[in-house]
Amino acid sequence: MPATSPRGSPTPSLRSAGLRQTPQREAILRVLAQADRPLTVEEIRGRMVGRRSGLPTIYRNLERFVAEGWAETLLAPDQTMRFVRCHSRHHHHHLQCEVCGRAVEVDGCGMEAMMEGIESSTGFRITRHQVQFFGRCLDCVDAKTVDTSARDARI
Amino acid sequence: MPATSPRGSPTPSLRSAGLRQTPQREAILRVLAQADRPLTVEEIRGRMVGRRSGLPTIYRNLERFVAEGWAETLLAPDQTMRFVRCHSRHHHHHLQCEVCGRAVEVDGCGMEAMMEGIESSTGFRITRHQVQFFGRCLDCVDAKTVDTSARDARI
DNA sequence: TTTGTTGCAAAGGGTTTGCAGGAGA
DNA sequence: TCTCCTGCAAACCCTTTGCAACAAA
Repeated sequence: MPATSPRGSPTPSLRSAGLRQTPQREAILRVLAQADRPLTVEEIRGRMVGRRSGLPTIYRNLERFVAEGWAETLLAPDQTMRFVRCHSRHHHHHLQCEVCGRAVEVDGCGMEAMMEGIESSTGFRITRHQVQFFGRCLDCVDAKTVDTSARDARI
Repeated sequence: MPATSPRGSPTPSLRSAGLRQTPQREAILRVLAQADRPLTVEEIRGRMVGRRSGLPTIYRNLERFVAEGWAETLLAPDQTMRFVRCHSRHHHHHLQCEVCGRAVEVDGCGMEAMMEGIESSTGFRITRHQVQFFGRCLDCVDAKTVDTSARDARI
């Protein structure tokens, strides 16, 4: 239910973004909202119920959604490009389980002091940074190996 | 001079890694060692003096070099895949100027406390993280715009 | 009716693979 | 000599583009 997300989170309002309200767009947003991990374009298509659209449509819309701040592009550890819906409009990072693939947002940053130190020691002025964490969630801490089949089989 | 790099940094010794010493490999390592910023595969090829090798050779060798810890793969802000030689064998991150493209390594991490906080609040056990900083170096702080031509023209 | 969107097919571009010839050790 | 490595060409795969038909407003 992207239209009724809690306040503070980006509300994908197609209308107010100057975009037409189409079944395809609503389906893509619904898939992203319901996913518990970053998805590839193919996965998004696979999860679209009813009206499954073409890849170009998904690519074109994801580009817009990212521009609106409704989603984010991530390079996953397996080198695939994935998309996540951002629940927080504010600065945050992503933490992904390397076993099951589930991801959570880490609110806030906590890197300000670190960046100040880097700025003073290098002379650079930092304008942007990218952080991704990988690990194991509570359900997967004891998993023997990285089970890619479990990761990829999730609906 | 990859073979005489200061102690503590990874010494690309082809022999001891069980790799044959070929002119192509030495040329690729030399290019990486002399570069002041992450390079694309094409750029690496363009900078190989004398014996310019085929792209497949460069890809195959970069893969080995990354496995040996001699280089690292980075997704640059322009979405291109780039390779940097790592001077520090220890944990570090990269800081890249978004104007001229020059990059420096940021030694040490400084994220331990932050990660502990994330672990206790999320239940995840963090095993890996990726950090990239972007900003402006001393020479480029006053640049009006991001000058991609300057960035791409560098030898 | 107007104009943004979609779907299809084709093009594009970066990366990988297969295989025969070549060169380290 | 024995493998490993390289180069070439082709295959691949993901992503983008062109264009005509379609549908939101």
